[in-house]
Amino acid sequence: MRRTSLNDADCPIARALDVIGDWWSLLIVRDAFFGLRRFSDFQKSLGMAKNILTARLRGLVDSGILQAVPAADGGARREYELTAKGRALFPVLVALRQWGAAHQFSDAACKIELVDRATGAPVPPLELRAADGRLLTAADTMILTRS
Amino acid sequence: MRRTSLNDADCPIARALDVIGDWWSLLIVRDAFFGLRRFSDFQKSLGMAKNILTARLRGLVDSGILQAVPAADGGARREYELTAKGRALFPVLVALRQWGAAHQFSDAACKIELVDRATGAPVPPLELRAADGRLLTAADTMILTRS
DNA sequence: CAGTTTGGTTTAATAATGAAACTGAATGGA
DNA sequence: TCCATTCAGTTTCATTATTAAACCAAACTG
Repeated sequence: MRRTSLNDADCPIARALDVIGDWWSLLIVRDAFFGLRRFSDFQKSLGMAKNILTARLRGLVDSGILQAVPAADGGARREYELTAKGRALFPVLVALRQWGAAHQFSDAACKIELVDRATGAPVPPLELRAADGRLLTAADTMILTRS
Repeated sequence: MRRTSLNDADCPIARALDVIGDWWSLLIVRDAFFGLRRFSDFQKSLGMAKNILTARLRGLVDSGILQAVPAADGGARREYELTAKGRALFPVLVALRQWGAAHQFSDAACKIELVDRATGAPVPPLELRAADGRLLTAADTMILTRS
């Protein structure tokens, strides 16, 4: 059975998950933000099967999140780097990170923290704000479908 | 298929993805935010196989994102509703929605929009801000691992 | 009370994943 | 230069996940 494609859905969440909604893709993107660029770097960092890494890298390149470039140091091997579209996933990763740190470390507090490079202070929680600056919860918003 | 569990990873992103990093879970949560509460509602909305929906609902309940409650209208069937932990996923869904709307609708613009209920205006993009209000990009942040 | 809907479970086929072996090219050391 | 090692995958095969469809009991409806 072919896995149901969400790419023609109207919902932008569904379309996003169609591209990055698998187990590994966002972890690869996370590592790319962290500076990893090469096949073996990702493989060592994630400990995943190499054929799956091959497939995921190809998928991320095909969907324009990563691009394959010649090695930065003149070597013959190619490297993978985030495109603008890939870098635009930063808020998604931050939101996931903050949620995971707050709710998936019931036993011992999370030891890995995202900090402001300029001050060293922890990055405050992401907040959704209206145009006039009001803080918005889910209940303050609604979905509008334009014809 | 996943044999490698990410739940004991140190990274909060990995732990988050361990719970909601599959194709369907976040779509169920999205529908729960939209107000759906019952098995058949989710099944009709998502069009997914019922055994998979059963497994996903069980997983979301087990991880504390949904809770099964007696039907609100006194019926004997149970319903699923978001817990506080589940509602805390709102920024993740907003970030995914905004990314998907911006980057996965190259052909025709996305017709589904998240708007401020009070004003009807589109919700502005999520922004990561430092404690002093500076706008932060990925390059302005770093990962700190506490011992 | 008969028929339908709900909320699943079971089954069998198909698809994705993982571990390991394998490969050709690039790299490094003596 | 020669040899060993690493790199970046590909191939193979076994295992696990997903799907569609059939099935079922309890709840609801007329």
